Amino acid sequence: MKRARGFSANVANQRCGIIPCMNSSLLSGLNPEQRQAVTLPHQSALILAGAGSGKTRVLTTRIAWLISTGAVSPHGILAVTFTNKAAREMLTRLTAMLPINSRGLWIGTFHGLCNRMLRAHYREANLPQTFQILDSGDQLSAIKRLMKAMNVDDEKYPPREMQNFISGSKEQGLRAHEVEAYDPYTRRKVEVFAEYDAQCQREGVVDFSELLLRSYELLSRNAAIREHYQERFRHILVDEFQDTNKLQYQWLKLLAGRHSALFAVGDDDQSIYAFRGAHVGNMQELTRDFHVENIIKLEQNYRSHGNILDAANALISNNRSRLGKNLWTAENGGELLRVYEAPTDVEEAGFIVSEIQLLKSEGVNLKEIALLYRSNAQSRVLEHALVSAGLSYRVYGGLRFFERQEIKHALAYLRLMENTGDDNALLRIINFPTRGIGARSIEQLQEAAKMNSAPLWDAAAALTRRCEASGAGEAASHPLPQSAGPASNVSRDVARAGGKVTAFVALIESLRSATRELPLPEIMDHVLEHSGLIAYYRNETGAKKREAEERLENLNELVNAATLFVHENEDDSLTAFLSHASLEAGEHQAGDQDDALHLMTVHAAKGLEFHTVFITGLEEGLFPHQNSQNVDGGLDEERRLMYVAITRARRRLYLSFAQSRMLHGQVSYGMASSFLRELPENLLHWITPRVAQRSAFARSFTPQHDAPPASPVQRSSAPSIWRSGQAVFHTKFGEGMIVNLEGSGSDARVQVNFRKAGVKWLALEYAKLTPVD
DNA sequence: CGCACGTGGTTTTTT
DNA sequence: ACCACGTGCG
Repeated sequence: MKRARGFSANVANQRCGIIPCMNSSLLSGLNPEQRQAVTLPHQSALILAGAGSGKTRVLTTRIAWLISTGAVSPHGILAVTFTNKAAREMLTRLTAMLPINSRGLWIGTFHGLCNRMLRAHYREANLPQTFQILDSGDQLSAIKRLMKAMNVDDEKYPPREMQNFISGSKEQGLRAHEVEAYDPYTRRKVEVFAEYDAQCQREGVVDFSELLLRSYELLSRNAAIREHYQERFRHILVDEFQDTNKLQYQWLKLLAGRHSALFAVGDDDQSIYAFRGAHVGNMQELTRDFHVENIIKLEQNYRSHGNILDAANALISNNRSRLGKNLWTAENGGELLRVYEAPTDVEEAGFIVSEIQLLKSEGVNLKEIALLYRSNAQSRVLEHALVSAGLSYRVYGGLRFFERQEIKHALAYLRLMENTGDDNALLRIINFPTRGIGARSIEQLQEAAKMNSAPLWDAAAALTRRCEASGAGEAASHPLPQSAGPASNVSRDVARAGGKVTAFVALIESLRSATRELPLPEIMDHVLEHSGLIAYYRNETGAKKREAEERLENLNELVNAATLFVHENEDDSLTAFLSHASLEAGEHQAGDQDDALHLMTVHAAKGLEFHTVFITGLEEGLFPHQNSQNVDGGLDEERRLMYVAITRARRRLYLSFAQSRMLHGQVSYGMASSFLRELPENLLHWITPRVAQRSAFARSFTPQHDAPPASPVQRSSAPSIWRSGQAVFHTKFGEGMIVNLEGSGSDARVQVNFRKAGVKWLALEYAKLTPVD
């Protein structure tokens, strides 16, 4: 056996007998560039990793290599990703390569790692030990509540916009007082921003961007802590570096000390998140700031056939200011890209369904097929067609487990038990399930709390004490004379509401004391039962019965999640679980089918791959999206999005568009996407006749009813019966469905998928074909 | 308190 | 067309 050469292997050899062998096997199968990246000496590097070039493999192998050669201990590694999924993937692959204990390894998302750091130094970060994390929804309700208290006009200042302003500023690394505000409008927003931060601080909560900013400030202000981490993390590795925002990059720079090497992996061509603050410029800045001498390019693609890659390369070459990269593959060209022009969105969906049925009959698994679209609304018409055809599918996106109403309610009980300063949590549950505490009582609590600048909980508890002292029953037992006046009415109201509030305070107190010593799943169980949540959903009848049953199932699932969490995590405290719930909102949807089609936005498809991909709705205004036209660099980002979409396909790629589609409740007519024109013609196979192609490009707005698509097959007799999806009968082959049309006049041919005889091309002029209803 | 009805918005999204 | 949110009534 060839020995791994030199010193490093010997060092490893002394530490662990099996490692030299592992070491060489680590590198086997890597191409020269991958190997160069993996075995880079201790220096900062930028790895420009194209789609499907083995990016994750390089990243994980680099870590394994560093550890196995003894260059660094697991303790000295910091590896950062954007999603929990990516972090899990990295950890799984790494532990498969190296028998190491993952404890002490800092592999996680930016937010997860910042959380970890802030927990460890909560005092220095000026946070309570049990600080909780607001997800975007929590943040929005906190902002709405604050704006109400500050009397901010929510028409002039939409809360959503305010939220973007606050998060956006923090992601630039800016506190309220650092934001430039030259006009009264912005100054007001800055005021709200400042107040919002104060409110969060009072309530002991942090939002997502605060996790990062607070961690950044901790490091920049506290030299001892900063030096500790700089000394510790000899190797910092970043995944999807093109997606980092300014604050994340600053954070990385602060963590990287004199002895640290930053290993950044990214692809500027796949930067599709500028709209949420991602700053591709970080790649250029990195090469300057960290004196990166040569950028390693991973350009060999292991995913797609040649024609698909050529199309992707051609498209992306239209973007200016790229770092420059050209994907190639050892595979052959493979199939041409199939382009389909449909008269309507419904027919586009029909075509897709018939193609899928064809693929299925050829043995392609449904889960190997993806239907991609630019915006979520487009899934509806596709879903409709799939349901009709009885094809199982799974839509990605939408509500996730920990974001569900019933789960948020349950967690709010736990949050309030843990931290009575959490007004968000209190407001969510003080009257859910309903316990007679209405808007009026809550207002009174808020007034009292504001007066003492105390949390709502304290006001509620004080009310409880007052009721006990003065006797809550007094006002109720003495019927008040009519002349008693408003003051007495108020005190009566307070007393009556006080009773209810008292009961609520007592409930929380009793939940707390009853669960003090219990393990997490039992705490959960107890709280679900005694909060009245379970009873509430159980009592639901009528139209909401089904929904309530599902919610009960989810609550049950929450107990399971807690059990799992306890098994998988060292720190199984309630605080840790609540952080987990905020940072990892869980799966989008339960009950995934074994073999189901994947429906998702192009954004959601990043990082995934499929045998066959349908890119749908390729119309000017939809993809590229209309709104991108007004944004600087908007079209380039749309093109990168298209590039991502194309490079998801391994073997077959469909590009489809419709002449008309239902949009915002209205039929709108569009042109073929300009991106189609950017693809080399010799790579495309137009399934619709070429005449139709030209007309699609030339036509601006042509309502289809007065000018049917110039398909030669259809030109002879207005609206032709021969179209995709049409069921037909053939005297010899039996029943089938038209899946393709081609040629014109006497050359016109149709492709039919026959139920028994399989797929055949038939010349319309000769074939004895009859349409079937 | 809870439901009915009206209104406005509608690219992409992780943490 | 559809959904989420807010207001007003019973």
